[in-house]
Amino acid sequence: MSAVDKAFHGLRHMIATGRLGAGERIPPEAELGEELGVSRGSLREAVRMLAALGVVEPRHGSGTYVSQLRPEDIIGSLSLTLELLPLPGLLEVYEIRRVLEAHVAAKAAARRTPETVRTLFSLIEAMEATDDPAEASELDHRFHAEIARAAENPTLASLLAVFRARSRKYQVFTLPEGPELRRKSDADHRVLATAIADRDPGSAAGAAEAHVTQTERWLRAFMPPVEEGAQGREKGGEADGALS
Amino acid sequence: MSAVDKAFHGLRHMIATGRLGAGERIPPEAELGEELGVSRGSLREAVRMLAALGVVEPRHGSGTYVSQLRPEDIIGSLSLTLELLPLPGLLEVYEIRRVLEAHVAAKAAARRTPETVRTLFSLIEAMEATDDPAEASELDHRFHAEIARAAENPTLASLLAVFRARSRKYQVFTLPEGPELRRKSDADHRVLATAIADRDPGSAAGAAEAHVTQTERWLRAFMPPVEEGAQGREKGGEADGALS
DNA sequence: CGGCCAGGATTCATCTGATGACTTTCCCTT
DNA sequence: AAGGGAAAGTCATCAGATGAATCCTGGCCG
Repeated sequence: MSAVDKAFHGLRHMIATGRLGAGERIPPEAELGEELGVSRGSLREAVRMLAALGVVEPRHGSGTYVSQLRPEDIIGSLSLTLELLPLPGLLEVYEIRRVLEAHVAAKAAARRTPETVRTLFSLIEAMEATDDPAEASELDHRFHAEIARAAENPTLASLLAVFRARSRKYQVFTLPEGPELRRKSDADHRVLATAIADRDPGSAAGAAEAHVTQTERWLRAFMPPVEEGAQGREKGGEADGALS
Repeated sequence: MSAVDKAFHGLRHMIATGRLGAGERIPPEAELGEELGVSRGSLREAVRMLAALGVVEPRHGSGTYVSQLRPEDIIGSLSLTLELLPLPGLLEVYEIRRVLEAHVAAKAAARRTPETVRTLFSLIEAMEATDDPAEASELDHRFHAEIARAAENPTLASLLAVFRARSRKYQVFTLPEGPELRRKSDADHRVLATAIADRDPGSAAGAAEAHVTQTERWLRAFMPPVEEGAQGREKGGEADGALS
């Protein structure tokens, strides 16, 4: 086993067995490196791996701390790389989104509070009022995040947040057809929010699924089709510079 | 921005824009480090981060290569850390599994081939024949993976595979009640496989959801309850040495 | 007595240089 | 032409030194 692997698995094992608890500071590099039998450089590479995976967080001058190990910490690591997924994979993500958004919508409808309903409709009004595509995208994200929050499953909420972030990168609202798409999207949101306000899980699930399906259809229609046998590799046309 | 961040984002951008394609070898450390304006050490830390996330793969003596960027490459990175998730988070994962397993079961029922049905029943027979809990767990995994495969969504299949791997770490079949639980599990499998063989998506979804719910119930019943306000931190009892 | 501040100690961040291990390539020998 | 071995290329690892950010301690001042 390589030195970095030894440090990586050793450190992970210390966390898994509770020797290093959530939020705790791990020993200094020199000390831990000696204990694990690797140099500081190799240990640092292992720590960086765990940091990329959301397990630890180094703080300059202070120390390196184990994260809270909450679902969002672990799942959030996907957001760094999910945008590298080629288009065919993205369409598969949409199928997952469709199922899960329908589920959280139904659950939110069953568990909604008056505050949730108020928040949803105020976000809808803000969405309908703005002309800025970027702001509309941000409000759209918060609208769906609010529904996921109401479903009371943080793991599921963060998973959907990661998936949505991937979709947002394509910025369909900035297309020439953007305003038209946004009007349709706003209408979808009102149907969905109304179903939740009415405590109607079935309608909410249907509305959420239809909304995701609609978004997926736009993506298929307006995005460059993938050439056959091209190993799923994207060309350089990623609309990346505007927001990231 | 720190040197490692500069290298990490720079390298990721080179991949996102297609300057480095899937499967391609990236420039040598010395050359790439100079281009990105960081030392070899910092570049290596950034490369390790991307490796942990499934984006690149260093090969000793040969070079560092961009992965195929398939969904399983990206999602598979979760398997390294999902086992660190405390128990409360795991129960939230079960809710996601329940929804998604039901979906893939329904889809598999709609799209099944004779080969799929044959494979499922042969796995069931092997499961019923063995006495080894570890082998039973492995066959159980392959049974569900086959259903996910039949649903023709590799991203979803790998996501479910990661979730199942986390659950398997608890090894309920090795408990004193194991044999009894396995008989119930085997019966569930027959119901599910029969529904798929009958091309009955509704029954398949119901059977899959019931099966996951049953597993979750076992976990709640037999695993140590979490003490209130304990920040979800696990004690050292993880049954880790047997299989990993 | 309490708060503030300066300086030292601690810790991570980065760079440089050197050596070893592994893979690939290519040329020489048979 | 095939096989073997040397050489180049590349990642892996270690050691040492310096910089930067934070934390802590002790003394000073109000």
